[in-house]
Amino acid sequence: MTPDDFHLSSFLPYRLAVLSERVSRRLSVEYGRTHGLAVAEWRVLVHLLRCGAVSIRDIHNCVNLEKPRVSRAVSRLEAEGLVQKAQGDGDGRLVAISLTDAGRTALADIIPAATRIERHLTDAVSPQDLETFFRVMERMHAVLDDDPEAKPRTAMDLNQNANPISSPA
Amino acid sequence: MTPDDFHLSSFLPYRLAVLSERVSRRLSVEYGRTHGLAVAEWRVLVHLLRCGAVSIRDIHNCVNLEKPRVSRAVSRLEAEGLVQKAQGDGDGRLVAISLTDAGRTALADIIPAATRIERHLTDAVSPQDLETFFRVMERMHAVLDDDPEAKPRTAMDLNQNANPISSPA
DNA sequence: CATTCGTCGTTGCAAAAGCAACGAAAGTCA
DNA sequence: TGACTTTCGTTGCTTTTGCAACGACGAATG
Repeated sequence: MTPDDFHLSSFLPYRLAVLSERVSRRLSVEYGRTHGLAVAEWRVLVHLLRCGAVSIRDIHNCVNLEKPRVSRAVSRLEAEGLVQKAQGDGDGRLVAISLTDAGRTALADIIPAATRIERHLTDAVSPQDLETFFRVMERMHAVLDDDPEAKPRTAMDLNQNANPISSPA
Repeated sequence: MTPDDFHLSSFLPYRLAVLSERVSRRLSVEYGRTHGLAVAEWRVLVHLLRCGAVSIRDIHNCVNLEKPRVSRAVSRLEAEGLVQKAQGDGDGRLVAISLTDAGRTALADIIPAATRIERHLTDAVSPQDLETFFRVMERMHAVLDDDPEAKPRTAMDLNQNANPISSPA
């Protein structure tokens, strides 16, 4: 084995990390400057917009954030009035978290900007290439799904790109 | 603007972050368990393998790590005997960091494993698709290069995918 | 030379991440 | 019902991160 010519800049995990971090950072400039949000808060807000009143556990299972991180993000959002907590109906442990009007307003402001940034990125490539791009990402996820050493994918990330073969008939 | 149907799981920055983090984590299982290394240490070691005796600043400019992070990573590596510091020849400020034999031995152990993981991922897609995948990544980088709000790319990441047109004649 | 400016590496410090463990509230099974 | 297990959300605590500022050294300018 001759690893002497191992180049970091052509190493797939490194490349992924660099691009991902650069994109995330560019995005966080947007919602950071305008609303003082961090990545965790942003993900929580977006998830709530789709799913209404949900528990911490549910958020954790959907947006790829550790449980304590979700808990603290929700606390911050609550302190800023973008989110409200309520006791779960049946289960006394569950907390029903939902957007406030202020939260919805903030999202209505941020989401267009976020979408615009995304479009800038995607408009630079052809639809076919973009489709290939996402397909490759999904294939890599599938490889990791079969790897016992890799962390499992969240339910939501799995369903998003569900394999048609494994769908119920 | 109707952002009501904004899906996090189909949002490009989120997807990138999730895949990148999953891959990085899988990789760090490898060099973490075997040699107790973190991402920063891993990047520093790999860079040293290619570039010999270099300064903190040079590492910082090449492997996408903040300067203090490089400094501390080097300290840790030095404490473990994988790296050695020497006074720079001409400039008294510069520190010449280089691999020790133990560092080279560690790399000789880790790099094959890392390459194997990378190959698992890339073998799952066709060479054409993989080529498209990297080309799309490069296009997105190019978009960010033109965005004044985005952090500039490191010199090394730029040269890696240098645009032939802008090469000196 | 002396002074000013820029650069190098390090350190301080406040914020965040990750992990384990906790109390509280179901669920389970006798 | 009572003991045991599991799950939920939170909190402690240690390590890490990121940013700014610092001292040390060199280069540039007068």
